[in-house]
Amino acid sequence: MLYETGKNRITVFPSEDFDIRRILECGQVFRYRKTGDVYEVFAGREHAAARNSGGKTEIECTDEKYFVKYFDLNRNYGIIRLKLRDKGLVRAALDFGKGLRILRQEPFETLVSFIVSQNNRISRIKDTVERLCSALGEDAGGYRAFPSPAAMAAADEDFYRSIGTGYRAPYLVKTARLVAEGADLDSPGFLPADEARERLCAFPGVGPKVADCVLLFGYGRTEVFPADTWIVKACDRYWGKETNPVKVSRKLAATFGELSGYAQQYLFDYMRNCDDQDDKETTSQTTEDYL
DNA sequence: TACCAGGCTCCTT
DNA sequence: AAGGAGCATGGT
Repeated sequence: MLYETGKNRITVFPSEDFDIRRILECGQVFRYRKTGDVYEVFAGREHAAARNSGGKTEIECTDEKYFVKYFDLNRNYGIIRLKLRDKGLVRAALDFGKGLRILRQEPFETLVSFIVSQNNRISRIKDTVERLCSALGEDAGGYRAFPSPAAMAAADEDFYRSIGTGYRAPYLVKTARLVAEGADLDSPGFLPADEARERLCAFPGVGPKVADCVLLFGYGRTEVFPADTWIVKACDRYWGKETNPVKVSRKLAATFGELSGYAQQYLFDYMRNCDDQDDKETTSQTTEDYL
């Protein structure tokens, strides 16, 4: 058993497979902040503050059931890492990413965040999403909830430009309006992956990569393998040259099957932090620094 | 200064 | 079907 719950509290026992820093900083989520030794994360209208002490992690939160699901606590990542190793995922990536988990985020929030993410940097995505929330999110008691589709639909292109979304502004307006008008955000949770991806790609600003991120982080569809520039680099290094991200995604999804999403996240996190082509020194240094 | 970032849209072949 | 220019913005 990895954890126990109390009122507005989750205690995660010492584990190689829960590291709040890896979980939040691996690029899957943009609404978090670190103040001192406390990591805060905002999800929808919910909020959690996690502190690591003596190996275990204490999480104070608005709703412990919500965050048990959010942090994917009922899954055994030790077994997942073993299976991924058997399937040929780079050992160094599995070791580096130890403690990482795939979050289960709100679909609409994930959709919007990853539209912002296209051709963008994680630090900038964070800042932009934060401005979006403080401008349009309701007060949830000392912090802002993620804006509703209605609130986002009521804002115009100029607003989205003013918070720094640049050329993505019209995508956000149109997508928010489609959702506010009742576009289906349920079916991606259960349709076959190809159909689900197609549905999501119908939203302006959503292509195959953003759709796959929404499927993975918003719906828990771990059979998809989002392929961005880092994953294309990783593919080139470990599986052979292929510059088309859609082909990379298909190829790696075929290799890793139901575990694709996990494989992808370990790889992404590893590539982003330990690239530099001769990665040995960088890897051990970063890992030590973090321990 | 160029190049790049969790890419997509639109226009040519 | 496949390939490439252009795109806002800011960091290195």
